[in-house]
Formats: sequence, structure tokens, C-alpha cells
Amino acid sequence: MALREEKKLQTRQALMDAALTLMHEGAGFSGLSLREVSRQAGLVPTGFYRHFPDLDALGEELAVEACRQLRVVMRQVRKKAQGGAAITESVTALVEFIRHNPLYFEFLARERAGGPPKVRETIHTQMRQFVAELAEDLQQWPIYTDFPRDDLAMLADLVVNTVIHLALDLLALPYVEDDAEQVLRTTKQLRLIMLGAHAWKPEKGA
Amino acid sequence: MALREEKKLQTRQALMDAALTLMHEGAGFSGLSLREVSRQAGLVPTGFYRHFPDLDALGEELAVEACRQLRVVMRQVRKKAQGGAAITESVTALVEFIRHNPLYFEFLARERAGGPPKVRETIHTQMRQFVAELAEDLQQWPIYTDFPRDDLAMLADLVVNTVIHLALDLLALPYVEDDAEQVLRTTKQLRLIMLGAHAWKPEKGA
DNA sequence: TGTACATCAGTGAACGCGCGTTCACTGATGTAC
DNA sequence: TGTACATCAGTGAACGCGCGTTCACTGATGTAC
Repeated sequence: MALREEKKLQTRQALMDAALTLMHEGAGFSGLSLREVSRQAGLVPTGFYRHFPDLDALGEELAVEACRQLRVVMRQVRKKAQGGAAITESVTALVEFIRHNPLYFEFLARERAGGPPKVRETIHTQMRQFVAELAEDLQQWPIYTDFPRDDLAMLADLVVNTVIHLALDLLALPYVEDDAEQVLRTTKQLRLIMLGAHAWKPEKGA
Repeated sequence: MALREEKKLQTRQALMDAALTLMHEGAGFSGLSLREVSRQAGLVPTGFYRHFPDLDALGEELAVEACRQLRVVMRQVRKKAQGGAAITESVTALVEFIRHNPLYFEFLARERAGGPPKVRETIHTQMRQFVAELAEDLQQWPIYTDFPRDDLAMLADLVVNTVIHLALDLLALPYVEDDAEQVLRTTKQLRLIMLGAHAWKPEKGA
């Protein structure tokens, strides 16, 4: 019972890849059809039901997988940042990762606000998780140890949002060849935020 | 030739309202059908063609109108800010406006990243315009007069993005009844950004 | 003001098409002995 | 190892349905005289 299971997983992955490919080429997830996705995956329409009850279920699975990948990136970037790397290097690492496998990130970017309710919910929950993780990370820096929890969350949210904004820009249609401008902009913004955080601490001690 | 023209405009508006309503209730713009929108507007399917060549054209019109409304809000908020109003009041003004006519803002939020190419393009162009206008406004403040243009654009982009993030949250499904937390968070973020901007100036003089 | 004609927003029937889903099936893979 | 049976991923025909779009039309509104 290994060969069969493996082949089934392959087909399942082919369906997910097919959906991502079609979404990249055309309209968003709402524009997909079950037959179209199955066709792209080299499967007869009815075969789809062996893997998902309907298209929405596949969408949710894509959301979960995309968030899993984003989590990996975030972990790497935060680790770099903790290791003392400059903001520039963290941003560069993120950009490279996004450029290397853009389809899942494009899914996140496009469906975060526009997708089906369940997909939006999954992404939203994960985002809150990321913000919480980053806030916890920040708290361990000497500069932020006496920040109130609320303010840490506020700061983390600002950082995550700024980074997501970059990701959205990088994935914008048509693909911008020259990242440099947006990357520089984001780097400056993060630096400015850090300056603000330094100035914040004494003022809002309570 | 006044009565007829007026009635036609009314029907046209009914079609746009129908699209917004259906989008609010269900999937995004890609999920709409021409027959469905016409039905909601109390029009027979073929009547649609008297007003738009196809659904995408209606989508572009929605994007233009939504941007026009957003521009009005931005103007008001910037005027308040120039009048010396606190960040808190500017944010409150924005929130009230969004709450008052949420459908166009929901369209912007959902289709900015997930909509058809032309719609995304329209919104993207408008956003750049807003950022440029804000940057110009900032330049006239005594504090920012010797900011390089690039840095002003960077700052304006950060502010606009932070505000949009709030708008997205407010329109998130299901509607959050209690704004207070998100509004406070955004207010703090803007204050922190301003602190950062103050600290920025001397450091990056060139 | 009244009449004869033009315009054109909205109607209703009809079309061919891709859709999601059902069903009975096939045949390779897996299991029991 | 070999055989007989079970599982189940993928097949292919069929269905009813809503879709976008065409066409000829109707009748109220607008215009010319």
C-alpha cells in the first residue's frame, strides 16, 4: 500500500499545481472551474472527487500550504535578524525566497482579501500568528524588554504589514524586472520604523 | 433629451450597485455573471449591453468610481491633518467615512490584488497618485522641507499602506463590531512612524 | 399645438457551450491464504 | 511463489442548468415641421 498512496499524492499535488498555474495565468481562484483544473492536471473531471469534495476544499488546502511556506520564510528571516544581520539582508532573503517560488505567494497576495471566506479566514488567522511570533521575538531584544505587550504587537503588525506590502508589489502584474526601487523603499521604511521604536520607548513607558 | 438620459443613468447606477451588492454577499468580482447582475438590477440580460460592452467594463467603471470616492476621503483627511488636527482625529474621520459607504471600499480592498488586470492597474495607478499627493503635502510641513524627495515618497507610502491595512481590517469578513482595537493600533503606528520621521531627518541628511 | 417620423432603452425567444455532478465501469495495485 | 478476491484511482457517457451573446421586436421619449 505504498505505490498507490504515493501516486495518489502525486495526482493531488498535480491538481494543486494546476490550480496555481491557472490562477497565475488568468483570473483569481473564483474564476477557476473544476473541469479546467482537472484538465490542466491531466485528469478526467470526475477524478477530481477522489481528492477533494469540491473546488473550495482545494482552495483551503492551497491556503494552508501557502501559509506553511510563508511560515518557513518568516522563520528564516527572523533567524537572520536575530543573528544580528542588517535589515537589508533580511529583506534580501525574503525577496529571494518570494522570487524563487512565487506561485504560492501570489495565491496569498490575491486571495487574502478577495478569496472565498474560508480561505480568507485561514490566511487571516495565520497572519495573526506570524505577528504574535514576531512580537515574541522582539520582546527578547534588550531594547524592547520593557515594551508593553500591546505596543510590541502594534510594532510587529507594522513590520509584517510593511513586508507584505513589498511582497504584493513584487508579485504585481506585470512582473517588475527591477526590484531595486521597491526593496530599497521597504528597507528604508523598516529602518524608519526602528528609529520610531527607539523614540517610542521613553515616551510611552506605561 | 433629458428624461431619457436621466433614466439611462439611473439604470447604469443600478447595475453598478447590483454588482457591488452581489460581490458583498458572495465571491469576488470574478464570481459575478452578467445575467445575475442584470437580474439584481431589475433588467433583462440583454439590456446590460445598452450600458457596458461586458462585465469587465463594468468592473473598470467600479474601480474608477471607487478610486474617486477614496480620493475624496483622502483629501478630507489631509485637510484635517494640515489644519493641525491630531492623528487620532484624522484616523477617526477615515473610519467614519469607510463605515458610511463600505461597498466601494470593499471593492477596492478585494480587487486591488485579486481582480482582473485592468481593475488592478486602475487601482494601482490611483494608489501611486495618492502617495504622490501625500508626499507633496508633507513637503510643505516645516519639518520635512529638507527631506529628499525619495524619502518623502517612502514616508508617504508607509503612511498610506498603514492606513489601507486598517481599511482592510475594518472591512474583513465577518464585520467586526468593535473598531476600537484596530483604530488604536493604527493611531499608535502612525505616531511611531512620525517619531521615526523626526529621528530620520538628521541621520540621512543627504 | 398637432402630426409624422426617428431614436433607442428595454424585451423575450433562441442558440450553442462549458459547467458540476451522477453513475456504472475498468483495471492496476494490494491483501489473504 | 501462486491464486483468488478486495480496493479504489481513474474512466467515459450522460444529465440538466445557467451562462454569454444574437436577433428581431416594442413602445415610450425626443425631434422636425
